[in-house]
Amino acid sequence: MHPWHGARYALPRMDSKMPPMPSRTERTRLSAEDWENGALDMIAEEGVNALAVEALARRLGVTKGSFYWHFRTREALLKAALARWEARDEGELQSHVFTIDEPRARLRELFHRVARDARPHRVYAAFLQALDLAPVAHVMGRVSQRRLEFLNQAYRQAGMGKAEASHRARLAYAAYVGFLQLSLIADLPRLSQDQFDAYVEHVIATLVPE
Amino acid sequence: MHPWHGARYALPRMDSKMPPMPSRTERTRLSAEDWENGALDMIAEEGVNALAVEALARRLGVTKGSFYWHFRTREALLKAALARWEARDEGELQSHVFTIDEPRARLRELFHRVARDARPHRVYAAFLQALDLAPVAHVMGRVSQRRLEFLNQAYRQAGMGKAEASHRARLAYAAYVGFLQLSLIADLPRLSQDQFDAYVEHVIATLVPE
DNA sequence: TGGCCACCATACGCATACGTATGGTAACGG
DNA sequence: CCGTTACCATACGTATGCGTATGGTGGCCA
Repeated sequence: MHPWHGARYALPRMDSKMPPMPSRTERTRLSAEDWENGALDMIAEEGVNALAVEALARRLGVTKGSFYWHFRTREALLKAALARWEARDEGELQSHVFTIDEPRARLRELFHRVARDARPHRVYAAFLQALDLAPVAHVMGRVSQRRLEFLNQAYRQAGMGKAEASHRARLAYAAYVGFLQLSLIADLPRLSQDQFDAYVEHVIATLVPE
Repeated sequence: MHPWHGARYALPRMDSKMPPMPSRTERTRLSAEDWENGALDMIAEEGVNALAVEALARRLGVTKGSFYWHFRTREALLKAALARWEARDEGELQSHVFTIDEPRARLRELFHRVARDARPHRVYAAFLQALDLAPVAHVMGRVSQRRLEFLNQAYRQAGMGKAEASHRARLAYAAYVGFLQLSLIADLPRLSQDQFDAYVEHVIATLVPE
């Protein structure tokens, strides 16, 4: 009997005792969730192509035998990691940026948030590099759709017409995605912190109305 | 004696007779150039990861034995294809867009050109998906640098200050790259021709001064 | 016209990475 | 205290794709 026959680990385990949170630093036994988080870490650091089960097993201090108890295939792990990331990402958007009422301030906050810590965007950039894989393209399609809709709504509330808001949303989102891509080109000269801040201000001045 | 010991095929062969242009449709013998063009076609259609020597050989109607006569390794083919693409791309930019004097018209022409036929941009998009490979990142760095410089120069000639022109150039280029990425997400609803034209006009109105 | 050379086919070695089969062990309930 | 179960190790089978070794053939030049 293997757990991936059912959906017992699809949600965080609300078991009876809730053991003292192993937190995955000391040597203990693993759950499917640990594998998914490890996969996301690995993807953020080395890309989707580098996600191999034996490499991830070494990273977690175990062997393949463990992995294939939790997941049927490598693709199943990838899909689970994608689902976890999507849920996490959606919660992030919902809980922080959505709370600002004034649409222009909301847009400015969004750009600033993107600018500050690039850590959360590494996974996004890594997935952008793997759009040839069907499961990745599928999730990225949904996520992009949501973000485009979010931007569109903000621009409309800022007073733009239907078509203009749609176009501006697409432009702003493309600028975000493109900037991520450019930052992946290692041979391109990096921006200093000051230059980066000035760039963000320029983007806001150009893409946020008023 | 193998040709990749020298650079005899680095430039198009200006041989004595210049045979009646086999044009690579009927069954004849191959040159290194044929392999490089075939590689670029394959990259445009299926991405860099799908570039395998046996698959490309089948595509060209021969076997591996042929390939390893022309190239030492798969990576050598990739580098040669990158070099060919870079030269071709640079010539394109030089011969068409650079000829327009008025900087704002030049920018508008650039955006329109990008908009019209997406064929030349498929290779670019495919390479964007393979930035984890060092040779790809290297060439993409140079190409992006040139294009950024081109945009920067146009914005400066249009009257912008030094910093603003630099930022606007980066924004415009990021918008281009990001739009390419978004068009790769198969699960995202496609733009109709009219919507696309309207989007391009919006981009021009937003990013081109005056 | 005969030999040389450019180009190609075939067969093989080898590394990587997925997935399977099967046995082992620690923890927990009875 | 014993057995079941959840989790893990080890060994193996297999597919894929790169690169090598070696022999074959058609066209061109002496």
